[in-house]
Amino acid sequence: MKFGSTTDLDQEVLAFRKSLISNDYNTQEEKDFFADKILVKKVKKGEFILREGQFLKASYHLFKGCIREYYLKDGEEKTVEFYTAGDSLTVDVNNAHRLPSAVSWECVSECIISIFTFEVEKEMFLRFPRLESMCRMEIEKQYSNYKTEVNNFLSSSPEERYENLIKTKPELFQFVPLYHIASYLGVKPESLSRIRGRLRSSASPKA
Amino acid sequence: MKFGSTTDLDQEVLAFRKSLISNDYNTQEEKDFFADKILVKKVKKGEFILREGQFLKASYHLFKGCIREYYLKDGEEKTVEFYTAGDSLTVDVNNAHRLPSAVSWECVSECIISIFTFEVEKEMFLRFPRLESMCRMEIEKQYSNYKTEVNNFLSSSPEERYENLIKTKPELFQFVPLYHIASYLGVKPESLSRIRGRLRSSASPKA
DNA sequence: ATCATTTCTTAACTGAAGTCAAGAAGTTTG
DNA sequence: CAAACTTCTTGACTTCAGTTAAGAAATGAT
Repeated sequence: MKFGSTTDLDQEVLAFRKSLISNDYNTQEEKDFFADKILVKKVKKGEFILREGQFLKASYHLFKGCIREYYLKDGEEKTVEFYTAGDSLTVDVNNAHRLPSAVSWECVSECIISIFTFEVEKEMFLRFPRLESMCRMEIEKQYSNYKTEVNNFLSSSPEERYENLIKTKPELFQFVPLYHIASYLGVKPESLSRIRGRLRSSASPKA
Repeated sequence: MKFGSTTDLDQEVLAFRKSLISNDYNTQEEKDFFADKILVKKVKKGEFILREGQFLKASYHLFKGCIREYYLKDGEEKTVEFYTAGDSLTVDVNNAHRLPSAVSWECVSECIISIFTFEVEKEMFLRFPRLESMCRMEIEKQYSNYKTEVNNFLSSSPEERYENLIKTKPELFQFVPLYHIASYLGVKPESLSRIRGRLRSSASPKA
């Protein structure tokens, strides 16, 4: 099977595929490389990009939809992250090769993703050192942003986290059951229920 | 002032400086570059590597000692990280240039650090692309490890975090007052006191 | 439409952290 | 040494999340 061919000819998929190779940042040679090597495809709701225990073989970029990242802790699903349109799903490549994944990536809605295998990445860095330099800076930025997010998360209450999530990722609530959101916020579903109750009554304090 | 000269001729400083340029990973050319460009120095307890609001101009590596990272939140110092021997203190260079630092780095003991300015880093990546590639992989690894740490932190109780800290960084307790450790663990000093009380009585349950 | 299942809410109770206040223990300074 | 300050602990009380259990509401299946 040849990468670069999309698995389906869906119009939406083709449009996102096109966006990959029509920007001002990359040279024609680089774009040709992408066109040849990057697969774009649609994934159905409920399907998995990665399951716990599997060995990851690629990086992904999410063009459309929502992916939930979680791991099992004492038999419970602990939701760690919700990825939405524009996010990248990347990991430490060297470790991913050696260690089975601790987390699962589940599509909680229909998703459109690009797939960029580690082999292709390696080849890219060899052929286009400029891109490795850009990736290094991009990862530094992501890491730095993640640290800031973690600090914000840690210095806020579950109630503040909930209100913040509504503001920053409202689309989530269309797809994801509240008990997954509760897990993400660091509380049990019952507590999220009470938080919602408190906010309801303080928002409209029956006169 | 020329980098590459140490600010003092302390034996310990010289030893760590030597370790920078005597390894099996770097070529002679690279080592010469390090010898010429990297400053190693001793910093006194209580001094700051970086203060909130300043613009960071370098990366640091901690050879010896302990550095506390914190930021001000509602007038309170929130301790985010304790760096110990072997840790690197790095940030997103592009952002650091533009934005004043939100955090401070305070030496809570006498420290020996290496200083690697962003200009030197830039020059290094130009002259030794191989090192940029290695740095990219190193950052990926650090990012990945940090994610794992955050997940462990979030899925444990303050009590478990305290016990874990005693195991993983016992040297901290020599230098750092408990209320900073409490902040790091995500609780108030009074709560850490009670946690310690609980552990004391369960460890030696007076018969 | 009815039944079954999943998801969400409510209530009563427990346990741990936050707050405020007081004071003990330890450290620094004159 | 004594006074002043910093750091740590304890107690009483409040608040909020966890737990268990029950049931309501929403969703899916036949």
